[in-house]
Amino acid sequence: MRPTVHDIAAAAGVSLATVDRVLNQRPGVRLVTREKVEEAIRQIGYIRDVAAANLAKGRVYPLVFIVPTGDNSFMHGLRSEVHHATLRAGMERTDIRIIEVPAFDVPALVAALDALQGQDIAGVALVATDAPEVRAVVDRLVSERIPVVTLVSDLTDSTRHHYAGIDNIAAGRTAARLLGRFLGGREGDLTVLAGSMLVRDHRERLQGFSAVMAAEFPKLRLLPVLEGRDDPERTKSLVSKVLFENKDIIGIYSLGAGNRGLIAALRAVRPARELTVVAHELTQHTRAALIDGTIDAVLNQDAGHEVRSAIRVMKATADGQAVIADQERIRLDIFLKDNLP
Amino acid sequence: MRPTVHDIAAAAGVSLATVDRVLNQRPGVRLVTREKVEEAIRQIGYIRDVAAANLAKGRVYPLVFIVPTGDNSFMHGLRSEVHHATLRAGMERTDIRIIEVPAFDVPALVAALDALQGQDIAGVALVATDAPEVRAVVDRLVSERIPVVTLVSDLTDSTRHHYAGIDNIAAGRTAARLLGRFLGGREGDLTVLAGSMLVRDHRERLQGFSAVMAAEFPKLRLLPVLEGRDDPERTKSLVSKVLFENKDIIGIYSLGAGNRGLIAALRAVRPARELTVVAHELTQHTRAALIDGTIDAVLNQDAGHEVRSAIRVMKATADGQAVIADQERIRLDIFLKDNLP
DNA sequence: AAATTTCTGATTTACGTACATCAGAAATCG
DNA sequence: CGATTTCTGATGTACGTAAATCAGAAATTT
Repeated sequence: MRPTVHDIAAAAGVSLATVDRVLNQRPGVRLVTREKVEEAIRQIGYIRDVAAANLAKGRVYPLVFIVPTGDNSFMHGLRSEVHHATLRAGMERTDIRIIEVPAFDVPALVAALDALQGQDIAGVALVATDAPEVRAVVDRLVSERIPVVTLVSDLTDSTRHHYAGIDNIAAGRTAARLLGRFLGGREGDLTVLAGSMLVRDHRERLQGFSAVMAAEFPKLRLLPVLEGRDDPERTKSLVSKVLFENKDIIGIYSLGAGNRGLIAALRAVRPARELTVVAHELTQHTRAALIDGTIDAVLNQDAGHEVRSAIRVMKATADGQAVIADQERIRLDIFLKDNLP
Repeated sequence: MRPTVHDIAAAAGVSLATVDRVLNQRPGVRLVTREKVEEAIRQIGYIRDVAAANLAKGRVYPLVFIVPTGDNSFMHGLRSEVHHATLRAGMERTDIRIIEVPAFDVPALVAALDALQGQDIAGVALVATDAPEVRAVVDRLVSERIPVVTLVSDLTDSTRHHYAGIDNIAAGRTAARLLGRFLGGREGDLTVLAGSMLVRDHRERLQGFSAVMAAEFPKLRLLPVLEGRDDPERTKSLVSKVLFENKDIIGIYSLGAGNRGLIAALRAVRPARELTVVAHELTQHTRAALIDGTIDAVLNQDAGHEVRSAIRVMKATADGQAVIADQERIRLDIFLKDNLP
């Protein structure tokens, strides 16, 4: 059987109470004694039974998720996944609070984070807007030993403990290669559709996409980026307009949300125009478009995985426990019509 | 706080002992009383604290993994992942035993499963060879209330509780579309390289691949399947030979293991022959080939995820607990050179 | 050396559940 | 109806850890 606190006490020749003081870094232990105990812990390879400890402490993990409002499908799915996690709260000893903040609204996000100051919180997960003010609050929370995890969108140069999201540069590069290869050496124009260049994930996707296109697909020319602000109506008119004005367009990369508008615009010109399309985020709309051939590939990040991963990481960080790094790597999913879940 | 056994006792107007008898289906409770207690449990929404119960019971989960011997990279990686899981045994209350059985050896697999009869085991995970004899033993284990999970390769029509692996038909279809689209409307021959048509996963990949090719890429002709038996040397000579004899080959789908031989054969004819190649399983060899352009896409299943998922499912099944279905779906990973982990 | 202050040990209770024992109540049987 | 048999309650111990209390030992200061 694995060693317990009693074994430590016996091995170190001290009492249970002293072992407890060392383990829970309570005061009242001389340095030499503390080292003796720590040596014994190492010697016999003690590992704390977290379950028993949590039982004794009556531990719950008060977690906060800060997610943007807005009606785009991805964020809707994300909120729904967090909600699902709250249903498992009983089993997982979590107590999850969801705070909604207007998308891209830096002051609001900062205010929400600020309000957490001094509260008894075992972790914060936030969809970060990449601004210095946000970084400042996050760094302060970290310095107060509150586990912070960025979700979906990361925060440049911050000290957040973990990022639960995909590598967006790699996503952009992958989109470029898929589009490039699917177009099989043809020559023509490509249009890129983004939500907003203000968010880091969109910038990074574009960056990766442009890099691969420039280096490996010289026959494909990138048109100026269209910013649809994740708004279906606006997106639809932007796409319709550019398709009408430029007959050399043979491919589209949609790296943001608001694909409803894109799909509507595409359906309006099909099948006369033959276009190869790669989009982000698997939703009911992109799924349908994939099946009927309007879209050729969808890159996706699994919101459920991201939320569950964020929870595991926050709990582990709060306990000073190690995580299985491999398990927490969020993968870029590539969906063709054949491997839809 | 969430309700406990005491709350049930109070609500049902019975004693703790009686609640315990009902919860652990021990004898000595009248039907009416039992129903009264069960009603109370439902009423107050009691959920057993598994951690506390395991602590009280001193529960460990003795799990058995049956994996094939053989030196192909994928199985090597799988064994290594199971081994990693044994290192976490302390934290997870698991006690994992690894049994190695010669690949494709049905009697040996059956014997290994038979030997588990009557042993105190909380679950079995096996890489199934799809044979009626195997199904029979598995069904017997299931009828003895031992959780059984198939790993990587499933068992047709068996009653196994769960399959921790990818949808191989979908994988084959995806490979076909990638290859077809990457070849961008060109005409020519394709060669398919399998390990053995005796294993279900290989058959299914071929099935999916052939279906999509026939339906959507009529200009691409499938040559007879080459069986490399997952052996690098044999694979290398088979591929070299077919490439030499047939100059119309423009694409290759390698759906089994033993890609070392394939890659060697491809490097020998590069860059004179321009070939589009899709292979399975990300290993150090296929990774290198992806980076240098010898292979265009790699389809992969994450062995680490499969093993961890199998463990979670076996534990949950042993406890009669529900699993998060979404979390246990093993996804098909598609790797291009741009999204390598 | 005495008076403090700082450590350490011993002991107890608790967390939520499992499991065992024994006495007493209720139901069933003859 | 009494004698069984079957159920139920009361109680205690255990799992591994946390946390509190209090007495006593050791170190430090005066």
